[in-house]
Amino acid sequence: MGKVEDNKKKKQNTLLKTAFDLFTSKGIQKTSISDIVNQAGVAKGTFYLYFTDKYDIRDKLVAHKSSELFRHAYQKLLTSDLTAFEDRVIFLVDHIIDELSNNKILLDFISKNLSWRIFKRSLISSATEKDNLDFTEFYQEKILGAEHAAFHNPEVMLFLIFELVGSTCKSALLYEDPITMEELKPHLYRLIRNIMENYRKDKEPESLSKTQKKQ
Amino acid sequence: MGKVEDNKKKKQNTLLKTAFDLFTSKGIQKTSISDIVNQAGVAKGTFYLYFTDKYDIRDKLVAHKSSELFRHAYQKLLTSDLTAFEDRVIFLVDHIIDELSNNKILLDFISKNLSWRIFKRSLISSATEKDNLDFTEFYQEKILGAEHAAFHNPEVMLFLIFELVGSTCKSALLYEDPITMEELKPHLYRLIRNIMENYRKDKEPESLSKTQKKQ
Amino acid sequence: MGKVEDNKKKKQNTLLKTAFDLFTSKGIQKTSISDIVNQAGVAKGTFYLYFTDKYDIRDKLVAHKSSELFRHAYQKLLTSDLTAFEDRVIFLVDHIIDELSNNKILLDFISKNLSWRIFKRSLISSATEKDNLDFTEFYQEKILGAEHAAFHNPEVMLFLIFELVGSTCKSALLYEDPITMEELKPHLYRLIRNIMENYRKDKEPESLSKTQKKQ
Amino acid sequence: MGKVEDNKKKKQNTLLKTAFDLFTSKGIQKTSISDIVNQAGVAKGTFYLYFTDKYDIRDKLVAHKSSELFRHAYQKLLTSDLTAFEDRVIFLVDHIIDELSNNKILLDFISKNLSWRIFKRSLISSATEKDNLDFTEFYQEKILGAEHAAFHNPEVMLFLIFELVGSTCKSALLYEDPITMEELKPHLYRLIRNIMENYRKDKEPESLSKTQKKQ
DNA sequence: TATGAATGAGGGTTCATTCAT
DNA sequence: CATGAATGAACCCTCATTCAT
Repeated sequence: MGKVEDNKKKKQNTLLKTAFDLFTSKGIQKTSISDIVNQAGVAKGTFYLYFTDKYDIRDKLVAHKSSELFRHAYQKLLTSDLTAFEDRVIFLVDHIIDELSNNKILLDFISKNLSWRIFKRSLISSATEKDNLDFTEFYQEKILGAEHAAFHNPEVMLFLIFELVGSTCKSALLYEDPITMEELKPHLYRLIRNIMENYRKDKEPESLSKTQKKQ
Repeated sequence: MGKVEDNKKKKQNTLLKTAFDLFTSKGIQKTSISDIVNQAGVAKGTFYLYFTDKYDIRDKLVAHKSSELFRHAYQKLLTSDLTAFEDRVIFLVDHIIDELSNNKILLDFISKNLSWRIFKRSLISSATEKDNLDFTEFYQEKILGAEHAAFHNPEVMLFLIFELVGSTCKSALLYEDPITMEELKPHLYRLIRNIMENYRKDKEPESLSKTQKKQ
Repeated sequence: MGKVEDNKKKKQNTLLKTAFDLFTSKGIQKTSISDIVNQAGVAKGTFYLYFTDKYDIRDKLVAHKSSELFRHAYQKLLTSDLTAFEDRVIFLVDHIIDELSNNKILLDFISKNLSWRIFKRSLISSATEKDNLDFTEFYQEKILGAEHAAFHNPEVMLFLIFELVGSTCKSALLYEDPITMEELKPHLYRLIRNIMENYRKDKEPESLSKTQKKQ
Repeated sequence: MGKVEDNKKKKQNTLLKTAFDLFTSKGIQKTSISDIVNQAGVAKGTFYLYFTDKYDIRDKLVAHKSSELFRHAYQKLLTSDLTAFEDRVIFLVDHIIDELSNNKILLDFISKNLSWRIFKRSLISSATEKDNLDFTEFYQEKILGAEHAAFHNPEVMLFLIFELVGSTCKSALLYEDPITMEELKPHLYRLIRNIMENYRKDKEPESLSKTQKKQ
């Protein structure tokens, strides 16, 4: 039976959990591998059986934590009866923001290490165990849903939203600068809706053409 | 006496310049104080006469470099005849993006270390030597100019623009993901204009009120 | 039962062969037991069933490889019709040098680990499977042959030749310093013949007595 | 004044001496840098101010010790009244052998690390402080002396002698195998004289031509 | 002011060896 | 017989910081 396998998995998880605790409390730079193994209660060599170095374990943590974050929101979304794409996106964003505002340690960790590239990867693995799903494919099928073909350039649109949300929330949640998260939300959600409106195919994309003429 | 002062200033500048070169070529973590003083041609002890540690010199560099970046754009703006606030903002953003796209090393360095908080500070010192000027004051006088009172919430508005530009440009310029900077520009500038439109007082702020009702 | 025995022998041989490959490509110091077992495709514990440590496997390899080297030369000698002892020795030396010059990796490995003591042992086991043969006995019977009693001090003589050949060839073959092997050969073979001449009983050993008087 | 310089030299010498003691008592492999600095009474970092690693200090030791060995012999030679080249060479060899037989630890250390290449270098620096002297130049002027042009191929000749002496003495002095050093000496010195005789220009080089015809 | 030799704690990493399976 | 996960001592090396000059 898989007793050995179980034990290995358990050890790896202990290391991941301990590393996360230390990374978020002391910072990654100031956390040494000695710190991790001491607190995890395993030998130093054991660390190297599972990870190549400190940055390997960090990357695995970021991916794991972001996936989890998105999966929670996504699972909640499945229980809702929202159908309009705009509402579904705002729902997801709102859920993620709320989870992060209850867990600023996680926010700090993720915001320092998450990029659009990693986000795309974890978006996929959050809803499926199989990694052989393409990001665009997943995004169109599971999030866009019925409105599959309703937008110009849906990836750029999502990218703009992702970057906007990520950077403004970090400032608001961690420093309340220039305003608190609760104050920011209406501004942010209005802007997100605005962005989506711009990319809707059934809208006259007047401002886009205007901008393009100017710049 | 001026000679000694000069010499001191020169040494400090050499250290700053050398540190920047090393930080951007090897990364901050992998740059040691030994590296800096060796390359700068001064003794190790001398470093500690001017800076407390590696992070002190980094912070001074970030502030200095961001100011410079903004000052270049601002000085160019002064030579232009743009008067509309929207055009002035786009002009500044565009100038900064172009300078960064010609200097990705600087972009990488700044993007890792710049926050809204630091930006506000460097925005001020970019146009004035005196640090005793309030950000809002400066912003309203020098950028908003005549349209002083034309917007609902000018700081939040600027904040949204700053964060949006910062995070999307980093991804586009450094990784060309999901699109290149040149492809991103029309999307971005349209969105910036959109944001500003939303905050104009003479516009009917319908979407804002709608959003606020929903969320 | 033969099957199990076979399997054991096969595993041991795989380990020996793999160790040799790694020792000669990476050096003994830089080869770890992990390296050996990984490349050999056996488990770490298995290594310890056959060898006590890295140096155990090295010693077994040196003896084996030297024997082999000498056996090749010796078997070739048996097919020749040389009868004069001097010619037979030169033949053996020449054959060994040629094999080593085609296999500098082997030369490097052997030269670092071979001594007169080990050479004597492998000389014996090269021609016989039984280790219970005395070196002098073997040397007199198989190499000296008919000229059994023709030399004053055959072991010292062979020792001088062995050390001379070993050290000069290493320098010539591995570093071509001060000359290449092909350039060295005439010097070397002349000197070997010279040595043997000195020890021939039917020669007037004038120089020996002269030297002894002086020193 | 050179107080600091003095101190540095002293520290380096302490490290060299301590390293030699440890290398010869425990072996190079089993000596760690920690061992050296502990015994030398300096901090670990100090080691790296003077040497790049363990092998750097070993190489410096080998060169130093070999030079010294040769210098002792050479200085003694200067006080002798020997003029014949053959006698001078035997004198040097004999002196070196005697010093090594009184210091087998040194012999073991040198024999494991000395090669013809290194010997040439240390031969030069043993008699002169200037490194800009060519080996052949030095050898001809100081050792060959008046008999400057009396030999065919003096470098090869010296090489043969060097390698012969080095390898046979190691076996004799360290293992007394196959005979003791005192027993070996007459054999060895006779052979050395023999070699030199072969390369003398005023001799009929009959054996050389004979050998060349055969091989 | 300026120097740079000296420090030594602490970093990451390796690896021979064991032993429960 | 064979395995390979786990160990943890020991390794080499770096580097921020100090301080006598």
